Amino acid sequence: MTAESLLKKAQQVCTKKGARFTNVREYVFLLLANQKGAVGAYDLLDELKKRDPAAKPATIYRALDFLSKQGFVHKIESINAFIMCHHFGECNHPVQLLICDQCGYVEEIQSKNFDLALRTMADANGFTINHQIVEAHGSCNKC
Amino acid sequence: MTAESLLKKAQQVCTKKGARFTNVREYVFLLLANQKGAVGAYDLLDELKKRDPAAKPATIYRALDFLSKQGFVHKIESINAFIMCHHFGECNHPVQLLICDQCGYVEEIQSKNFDLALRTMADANGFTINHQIVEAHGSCNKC
DNA sequence: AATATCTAGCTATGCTATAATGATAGATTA
DNA sequence: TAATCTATCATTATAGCATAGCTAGATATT
Repeated sequence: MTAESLLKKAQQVCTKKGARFTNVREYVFLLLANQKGAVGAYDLLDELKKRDPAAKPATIYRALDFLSKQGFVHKIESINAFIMCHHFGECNHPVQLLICDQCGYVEEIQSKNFDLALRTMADANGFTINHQIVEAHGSCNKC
Repeated sequence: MTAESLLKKAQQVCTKKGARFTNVREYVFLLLANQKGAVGAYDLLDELKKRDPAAKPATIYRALDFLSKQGFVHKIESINAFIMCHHFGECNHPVQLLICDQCGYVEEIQSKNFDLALRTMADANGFTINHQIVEAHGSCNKC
C-alpha cells in the first residue's frame, strides 16, 4: 500500500466521520506513511521542521493524538515510538505488535482470538479492559 | 507476603546466584515492597533521598536495572512505573499485567497458555520472541 | 599483593510529553 | 452580514523519564 493510497483512504474516513484532516495532520500522516518502521515524536518533529521551521513538540503531539484517535497510527509504548497502521478502517480489534530489535521492523497483527483470550483472563480476575498493549520484542525472519 | 519476608527470599535468591544485593539495592527493594501499586522512578528517588540526600537518578535506575534482572521487579511500560513482583523465583513465565486506571491497582498474572499463544503467533510470522509486554488497562472489581 | 570486575558517585545531557495561555480560522446561527 | 461558537494551532515554559561518560572505590579472583 503506497503512502498516496493510504492518504486517500484516510481522507475518505475523515470525510465520512466529519473529522478535520488539516494540513499539519496530513503532513504528519504522510511522514509516517513513508516510514518503514516506527518513528519517535521528535524525529517526526525534525522532519516537520523542514517544511515548517516553527513547529514545536506540541504540534507533533497534537497531530499524533488526532491520528491515533482516528486509528491511523499506533503508539508503541515500549519504545516510545509511533507507527502507521496499514489496516485502519478494516478492522477494529486491539492490535498485537511484533517488534524486531535488530532492524526495527514492526509487524502488526490483529487476532480476535488473542483479544478474546486476554479479555476472558481479565474477566476471571474481575477486570474490565478498556485498552490493551501487547508488544513482543525479538528477531524477525531476516535477522 | 510482608516486605520482610520478600526481602529474605530475595536475599536467598541473590546468595544462590552470587548476585550482590548491596545497600542501595536492598533499600530500593524495600521501598517497592512497601508500595501497594506501581511507583515511578522519580518517586522512588524522592524516597531514597530521605535516607541518602545525595541520591541521583542514575542511583535509582541502576538499582531498578539490577532488581529487574533478578526478576524482583517489573517495569510497566505503558505508565513508566515499576512494581514489585510477588512471585519471583517461583515461576519464570512472562507476565501479563492488569492495570486499574482508577485506583492504580495492578494484578500480575503468569499464564503459560497466554505466553504460548503469543509465541505461536509470532512463530507463524517468522518472529522469535525475546521479551514480551502485555499490559491491559481498565477497571478492577472495586472501581 | 596484583588484577580484574562490579558498583557507586557525580555531572551533564537527551529524550518524551504536557500545561497554560492566547490567537486564528471555519462553521453556525440570528 | 454580523455575532458567536468551537476546534485548531502557536508559543512558551516546564514536567517527567532515562542514559552517557567518567572517576573512584569496593569486592572477588589469581
